[in-house]
Amino acid sequence: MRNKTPTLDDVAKLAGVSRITASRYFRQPEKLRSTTQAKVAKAIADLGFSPNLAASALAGQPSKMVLALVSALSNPLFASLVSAMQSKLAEHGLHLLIADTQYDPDQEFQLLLELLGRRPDGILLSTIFHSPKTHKLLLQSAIPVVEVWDYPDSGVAINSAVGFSNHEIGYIAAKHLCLGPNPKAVFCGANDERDEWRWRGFTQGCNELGAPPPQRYELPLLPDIAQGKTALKQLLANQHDFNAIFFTNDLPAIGAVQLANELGIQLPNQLRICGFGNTEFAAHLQPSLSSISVPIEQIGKQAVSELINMLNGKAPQMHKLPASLIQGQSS
Amino acid sequence: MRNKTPTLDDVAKLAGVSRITASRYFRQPEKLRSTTQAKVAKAIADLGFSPNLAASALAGQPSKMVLALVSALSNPLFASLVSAMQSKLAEHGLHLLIADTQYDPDQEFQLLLELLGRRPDGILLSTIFHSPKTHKLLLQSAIPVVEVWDYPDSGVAINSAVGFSNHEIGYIAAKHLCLGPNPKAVFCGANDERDEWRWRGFTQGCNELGAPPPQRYELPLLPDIAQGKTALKQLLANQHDFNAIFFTNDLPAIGAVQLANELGIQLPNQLRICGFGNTEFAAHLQPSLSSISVPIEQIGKQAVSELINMLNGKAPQMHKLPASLIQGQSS
DNA sequence: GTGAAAGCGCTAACAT
DNA sequence: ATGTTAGCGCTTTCAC
Repeated sequence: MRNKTPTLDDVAKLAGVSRITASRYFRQPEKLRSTTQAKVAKAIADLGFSPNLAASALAGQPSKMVLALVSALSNPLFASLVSAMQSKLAEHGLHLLIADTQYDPDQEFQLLLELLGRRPDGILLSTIFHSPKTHKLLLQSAIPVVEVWDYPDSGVAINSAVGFSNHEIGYIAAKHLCLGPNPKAVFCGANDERDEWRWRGFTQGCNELGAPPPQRYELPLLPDIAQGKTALKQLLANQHDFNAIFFTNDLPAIGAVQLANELGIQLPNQLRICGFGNTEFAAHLQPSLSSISVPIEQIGKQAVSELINMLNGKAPQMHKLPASLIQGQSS
Repeated sequence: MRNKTPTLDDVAKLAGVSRITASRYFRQPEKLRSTTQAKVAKAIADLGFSPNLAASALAGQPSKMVLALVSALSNPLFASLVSAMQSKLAEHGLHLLIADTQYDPDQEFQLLLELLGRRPDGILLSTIFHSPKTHKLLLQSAIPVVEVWDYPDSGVAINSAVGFSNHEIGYIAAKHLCLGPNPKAVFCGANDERDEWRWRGFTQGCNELGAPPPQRYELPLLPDIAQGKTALKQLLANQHDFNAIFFTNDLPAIGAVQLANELGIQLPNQLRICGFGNTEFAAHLQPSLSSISVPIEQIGKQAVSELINMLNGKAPQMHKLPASLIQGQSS
């Protein structure tokens, strides 16, 4: 028969000290005589004791848990983000509670409602687009929130935000694609708020270079490679006049490059293509894909730093991190 | 000034009932008169109350948390796995606590030690290779463990395992690559236990087809595209005689396909290449990459099902899920 | 440097 | 159908 999980009392008894002394071993070991420390340490090891963090939390300690809500865990870009956040959190002894909102604001709200019951010390939200209910819930919970990934071009954040500007991304793409002579650009993106900002940046960039207003082609919400082929095919079929395409995701951009290859369209001479995300793959395409790159790791780590600052009582700060063009052969 | 987080007592007071009645609203609402239910519901809404799960756990309820330890969160394959597990867990009201072991058994042990303090109801371990310390710790913790991803070809599991057989993967690859006339195969894999099993399956497959014993070329632990180019380059430089290569990961396989293209090596006539993982990318290469595919989503979901079965008292079961060859043009 | 008492927010067991 | 009592495992005073 297996014994039940040992408690601090068991440790104390075995070590011949009081419970509170055993407790202090973890939080203020310097207060214990070294001989006492040794006794307690031995008891802990003998019992295989690990303190019940739920009880600590109840007794007033911070929960040492951070909640991360992510739009799509399976998206490799978000996976990198989560990975970066996790490792930084681990350095500070914080545990990561994670959930996938599947791009659904209602689900985000529901998950949040549930997970708030864990009393996390802080919250990392991997997108900046929330329902008003979520916004309100978060504010009244009074838990520090860092919105990660996008930087809110609207300027409005719950507490703090760390990320890249969608507007800037569109802008950079336009400035790059419209450099050649007689530029006629197409914007291929989804119909969501995020790509709306990129679209605005894109049109602004085209404008500033004196290029004609860009066309817009709508992509599904969840990007994949095949969409890029379809998009290019349709654009060609519709006899649109264009010589540059910005895809708001590398996957469809890759598809477009491949279709261009198949059709014998010369990149970048006849057509310039640029993607977003700087997938490992992009550099290995033939021709290699130009892509707007975003410092994912840095965003993740800095978001955690910002959160920790807030936990230490500092005032929330906004951090806009720079995106940059990785020049490939496709543009 | 903000009020502190409301408790069940606050709810009870506001609703004019006792604390336990308010508590039952969550767990056994059917026991409450509907008028009482309404009163409590209103109080909860008015206060924005969400029950403190740490307190519930302390009072004897299951923690409703599941711990997942993953080798590398940033690896897209694991990201898909985690995503699948998370959504299945969510269906059952279980929250996911996650950590990244970075392929390091010592770190795995340390993380486990810490995270056991959360008293998770179950544990999902995304690899089957652990240090003996970890093994012991897990056994004495008496928390149900499902090892996910690989199926232990050794037959030994902590409690239960859900995954594909590495041996089978090597075997399938060999059977496929050695089908042509006069096969001379190379195995490109890392120097770890996982690829050791694949190697054994691979040699067995070659054997059974009467092919000569395969050569082995060692790849770094963390795969990338460039490694495949290097590998093929070196194999060619060393004037080894071979006409088929199995890469234990799609990334280097992709690199090899690309180098073959550059060098004008005809795939699959002069050289047959097969990878592992069936990355989205594989199908879109030119020529498309053959790859051993593994049902990642299914593994994740079934692992969670198995865990839930164990939580319900069922005896642990082993589940070996089939891998399959996705035929491309590269072999 | 160590300990005793009280309490964190909840629930199980036993009333009524 | 609802309430009372006791206690989960820890930490916070406040003593010594």
